[in-house]
Amino acid sequence: MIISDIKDLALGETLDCGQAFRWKENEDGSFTGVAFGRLVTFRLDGSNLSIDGADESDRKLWSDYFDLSLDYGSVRNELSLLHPTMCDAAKYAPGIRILAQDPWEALCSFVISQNNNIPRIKLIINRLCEAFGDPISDGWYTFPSAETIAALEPDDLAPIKAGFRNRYIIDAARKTASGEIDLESLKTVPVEEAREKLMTITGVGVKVADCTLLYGLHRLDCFPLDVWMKRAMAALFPELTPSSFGKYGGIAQQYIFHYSRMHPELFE
DNA sequence: ACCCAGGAAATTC
DNA sequence: GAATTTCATGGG
Repeated sequence: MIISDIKDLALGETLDCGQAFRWKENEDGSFTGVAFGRLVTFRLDGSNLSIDGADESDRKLWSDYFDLSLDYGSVRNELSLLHPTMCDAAKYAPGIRILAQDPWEALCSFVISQNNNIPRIKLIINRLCEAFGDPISDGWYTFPSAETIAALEPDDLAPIKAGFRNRYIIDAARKTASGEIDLESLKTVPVEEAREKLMTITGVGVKVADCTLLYGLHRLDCFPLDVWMKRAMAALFPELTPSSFGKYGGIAQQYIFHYSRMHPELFE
């Protein structure tokens, strides 16, 4: 399948900027991985995005995944007016887009992310999928459903080596699978209410809730503050707050996060 | 040995 | 209630 007229997208910048953890780059610059239970390979040729392995009936799914209906060029221009450093950050990786990931996968991934580093987050998620996901083709597995994880006990997760996060993962799965938390409905309720609901999960605080809201529920106004972002706000935007960035604050946050991680010398 | 990692819970003051 | 400690695990 091919989606044409693509603008403001770079696969590497988007798929490997700390919002998703399962995409692998191939030698030719394409990316392969599994999302929504499908094994696919993305290739970007100019303004054509080809998606190998995608069924035509999933056109909207993948278009939404890359948030293609939003004009990121305009968003970037608008954000850039706020602050010169915001302009630099947006210019540094103009191909970043906010993915609309599966809500449960995002929730579970960011529960795992806490007090952890990105390479190890990827390893743990890989082990989670190998151990409890469904095999698709050799070496590739689906992300295990909340229902699957809900049926386990924390000790069953020992092989993935997530440590103290095991019981958090189980609690997130159980509240999701039982319907106690309806992730789909959290896409539309007031954002404060959605955040509060997510935080009833053991192991979900403000930061993990905001990551789930932004990357899983596509609440683009959410502005997760992790250690990098706190440093960045203090050092680069002392006069601004998350709400200064407006309804696309989440996009601003991602430009700043990526820019900061790639320029650690800014904080020495 | 020590420090840190896209934090949050548990404990202590 | 606010500040500090602990929580597994692995890499530098």
